[in-house]
Amino acid sequence: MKKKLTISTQDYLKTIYELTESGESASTNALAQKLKVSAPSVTGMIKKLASAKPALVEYQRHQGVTLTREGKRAALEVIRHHRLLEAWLVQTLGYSWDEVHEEAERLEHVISEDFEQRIAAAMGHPVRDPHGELIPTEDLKMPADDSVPLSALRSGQSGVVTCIKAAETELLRHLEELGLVPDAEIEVTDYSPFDHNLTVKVGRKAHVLGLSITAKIFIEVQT
Amino acid sequence: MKKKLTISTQDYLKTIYELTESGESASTNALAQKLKVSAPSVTGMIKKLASAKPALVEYQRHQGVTLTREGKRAALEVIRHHRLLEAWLVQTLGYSWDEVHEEAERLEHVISEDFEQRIAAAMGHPVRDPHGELIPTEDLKMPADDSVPLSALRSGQSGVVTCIKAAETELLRHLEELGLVPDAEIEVTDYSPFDHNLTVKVGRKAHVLGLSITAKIFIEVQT
DNA sequence: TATAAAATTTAGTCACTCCTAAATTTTTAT
DNA sequence: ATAAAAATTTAGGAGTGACTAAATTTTATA
Repeated sequence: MKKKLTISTQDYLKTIYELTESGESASTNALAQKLKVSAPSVTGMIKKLASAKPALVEYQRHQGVTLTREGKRAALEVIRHHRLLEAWLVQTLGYSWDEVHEEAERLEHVISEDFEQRIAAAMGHPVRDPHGELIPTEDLKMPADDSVPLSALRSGQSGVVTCIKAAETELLRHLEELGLVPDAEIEVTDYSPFDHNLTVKVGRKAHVLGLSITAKIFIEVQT
Repeated sequence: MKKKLTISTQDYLKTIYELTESGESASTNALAQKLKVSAPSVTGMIKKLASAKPALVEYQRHQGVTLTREGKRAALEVIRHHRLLEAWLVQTLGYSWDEVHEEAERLEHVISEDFEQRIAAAMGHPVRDPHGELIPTEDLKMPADDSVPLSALRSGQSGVVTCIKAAETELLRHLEELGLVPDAEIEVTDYSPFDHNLTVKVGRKAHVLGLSITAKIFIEVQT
């Protein structure tokens, strides 16, 4: 039943999962863009995934795909590998959070379950990776999370940064300089309804942040 | 000039290097056996390697192949990755020397130069891997080695184990129990010319070892 | 040296994954 | 409602790397 999935297949499943989770539909085009592959290639692969022995995706022409239970498990496995690797590379080899992505992207497909368990144990079974992304559990369930995007907060609300959903090195470095990293305590002191800018206090300093940034920072709101 | 070689190509080059180094000729059949691939597949791949932009091997029908300078560099790069990884997995994740091979076999093809340098530095640039195999230097030269197989020693000779050239889990565990691991001091106390058995003193105990074992244990002879 | 055995190569396929160009379907805007 | 735009799929291929069966070349043996 458990088949060895190719690297390509793993990448497709992971991307479908990520698109779906973030609310977008896993359309041919969206997948093509994320995977840096042509749209026809996506159609072809999707058909293969849909007609695999245990189907990995559900598919209807001209509509997006969704993962089957099997597909979701496989996706979570890859995501668990990726996030554990990011955490581990940062902790043991001194990578910075903006450098680990690429390396983890390649390693995630080739590590054994044994390796996975060893690094998880070595780190004390972490719940989040360096970006604050939740790490799927060993039995491949994604932990619940009640964080909301910073962009949803308004004046007076405060909380703790849980996660930065961004991959661009430049942005990550910028946020690090501002102190906007996981576990940072923040407070929104002002909201501009016209441009959706938020004034956010981090430590002693306040910063005015645009929607393109605040939408990527997730907060556990203080109750 | 520097092209990204496929995993398969890397495996071929590494295997050709290893066969050549150990004195055997890198024949189609030998490669097929080592790589667990059919002989025709080897012929096909060899042709591709020989006609690559910078040729990686030299080839003449019905004779073995040899690596070009380019091919050798690529092979040493993979071998460096492999051996550094083995050392690192043992040191940081508690793998035992009979468990690391497979994992390193998969990782060696996907780690970056950055990763390679980080683990090399983290371990203080080790010269040998857990089996005692020499690790190619950063500029891809294989260090010189004057070890000889234990099977070449005779009564009265003694030295230090440098390397165990074996991959089978069972054998490695057995040798570990006997104390026959890198850096162990040994002394040959008897030689049987008929079956080539050697009596070898390791610590307080003496063991009688057959040629199939003594040929795989390498010794730096005491002068 | 003939000839059987072993090694190697040719021939013909296949699975995977990607591509471009062209056709088709769906959506959007007039 | 319909035409233009956007999204998606079909068609036809290509590169990599592996396989089997059959042919050929080399090597070893009688």
